[in-house]
Amino acid sequence: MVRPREFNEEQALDAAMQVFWEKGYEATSLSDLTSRMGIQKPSIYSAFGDKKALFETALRKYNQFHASSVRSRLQNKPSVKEGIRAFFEGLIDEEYGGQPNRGCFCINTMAELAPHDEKFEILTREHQMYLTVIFQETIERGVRSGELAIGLNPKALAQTLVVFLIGLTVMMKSRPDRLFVQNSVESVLALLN
Amino acid sequence: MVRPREFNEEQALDAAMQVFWEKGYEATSLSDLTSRMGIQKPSIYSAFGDKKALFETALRKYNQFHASSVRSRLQNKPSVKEGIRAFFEGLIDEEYGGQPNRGCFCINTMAELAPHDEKFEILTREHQMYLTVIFQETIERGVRSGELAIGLNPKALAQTLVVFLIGLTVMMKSRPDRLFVQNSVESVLALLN
DNA sequence: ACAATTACATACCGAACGGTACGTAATTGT
DNA sequence: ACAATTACGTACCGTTCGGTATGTAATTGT
Repeated sequence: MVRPREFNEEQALDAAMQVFWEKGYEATSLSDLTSRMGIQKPSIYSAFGDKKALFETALRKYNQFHASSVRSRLQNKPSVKEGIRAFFEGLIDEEYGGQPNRGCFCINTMAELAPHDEKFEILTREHQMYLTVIFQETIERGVRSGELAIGLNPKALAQTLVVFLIGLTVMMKSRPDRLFVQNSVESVLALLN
Repeated sequence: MVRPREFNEEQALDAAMQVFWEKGYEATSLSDLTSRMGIQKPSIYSAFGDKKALFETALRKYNQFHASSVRSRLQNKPSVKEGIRAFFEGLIDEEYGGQPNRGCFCINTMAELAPHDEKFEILTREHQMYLTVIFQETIERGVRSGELAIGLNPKALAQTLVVFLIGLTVMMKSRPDRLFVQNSVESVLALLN
C-alpha cells in the first residue's frame, strides 16, 4: 500500500450509475461522468477501466440492488396477490410522483445495448431470469397457502408478469394517462384468479 | 421548378428509417446516414432538416406503416382470440428467425428519447394509444360476435395487451429462451377467456 | 442566349468525443 | 533520509461529431 485513493470508489460508482441510468450509455459523455463522479478522467480509467467497463460495473451494481429491492417487496407479504398489486402500483406511484422518469437501468440497457453487444444481452437476460424466479416463488407460495388456485402455472405466470413489468416500465416513459397503466395492472392481475 | 432532385426522397427517408431503427438516435452518425441513404450531408439538410428532424420524419413514417400493419394483422380474422395469438406468435417468429433484432422503432424511441424530449414523449404515446384503439376494437368485435364473454372490459384488456406487447418486444432484445416468450403469450391470452 | 434558381460534391468549421502522457504530490517500507 | 510506488490534475492526443460555406453543374423561363 502506497498512496491511498482520495475518493470513495463506491460513492463514485454510485454517481456513475445514476448518470448512466438517467442518460443511457451513448448519451453519457466522459465529462458528464467526471462532473457527477467528482473525479478526473485518469482516475476513472485507473479505478474502473474504460467507459464501457464502468458502465458494466455500474449495471451489475444496479442489478444487485434492484433484485433485492424486488425480492423485499414481494416476499413476506401476507397476501401474494395484494403484494404483487402493491408492487406494480408502487412503480406507478414512483413514476407519477414529481421526479423525472428514468425507468429501470437494466431495461434501458436491454433496449439500448443488448441487440448490439452480446455481453449486455446476457447480463440483462440473466437479470430478467432472476426476477422471474422471484415472481415464480412468490406465486408458488400463494398456491401452497391456498390463496391462489391450484390449477395455476406459476412459471408461465411469472414469465408473463415479468414481460408485463418490462412493458409497464417502458410505457411509462411516454407518460400515458395514469388510468391507462392502472387499468392495465388491475386487468393483468385477473390472471391470478 | 428548376433543377430536379437526383435522388428519390422516399427511398432516402426509408434508408434513414432503417438506420435509426437499427441503431437508435444517438448511436447513428451523419456518416452512417450519408452512406446508407446514398446522399451527402448538404442534401440531407436541404431535404429533411437536421438530424433530429430527419429522425422525427422517419419515425412518423414508421408509425404509419406499423399501425396499418398491426391493423391488417388483427382485423378480418375469423377468430379474434386466434388473431391475437397469431399476432404475438408472428412477432416471436420474426425475432427468432435468423435476422438481427431491431424490435420496434417506436418502442426503441420511447426508451431512448421520450424521457428527455417532450416531442417524442407525445409522438410515441400517441402511437401506443392508437394501437390500443385497434386492440380494443378487435376485442369488442369478439364480444359482439359472441366469441368472447360479455363481462370482459375491452378497453382495459386492450391496455394490458399493449403493455404486454411492449414488454415482449423489449424482452426479446435480450434473446431469452423462446419458450419463455411463448409461455408468456399463451398465459396472457387467458385474459380473453 | 442568358439570367435566375436549385442541387450537388468538396472541403471545411469549431466543438466535443474517448482516451492518455506526463509531471508532481503523497504515502509507504526500509 | 530516501527509493519505490501510486494518485492526481493538467494538458494534450487524434478522431469524429453535427453542421455549413462555397463553387460548380444542371435546369428553367424569358
